Amino acid sequence: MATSRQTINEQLWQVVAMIPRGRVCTYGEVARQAGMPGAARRVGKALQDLPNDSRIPWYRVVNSQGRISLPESSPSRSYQRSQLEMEGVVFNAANRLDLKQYGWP
DNA sequence: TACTTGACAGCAT
DNA sequence: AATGCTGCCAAGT
Repeated sequence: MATSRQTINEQLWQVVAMIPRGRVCTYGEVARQAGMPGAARRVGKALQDLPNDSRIPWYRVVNSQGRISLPESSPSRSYQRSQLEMEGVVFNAANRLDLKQYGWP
């Protein structure tokens, strides 16, 4: 039978949980490390499915441009940025962070 | 069932 | 650097 969505989520969450403090990972990279290359969009779904009280550092996941993918209308967007800045991540004037510097691996 | 949307990414222009 | 198009695929309508 096909792998359940719950199992897929848990595999992706496990990868996100390994991102070190002060570092970030792209959606595509999380998918690759979880053994699901090309499943970047599933990572977004998995993070949406996270319970509000989860301890998983979902805010360490950004897109391949080094930008936050949450819509401007989302309150979580500012939370994500402040959490990253709190860990030392610096955003430039274009609201982007340097993946060469903060990317993991 | 058909069509649209989106917390993506890669390539072309 | 910025835009646009394509592949992707689960979820919503």
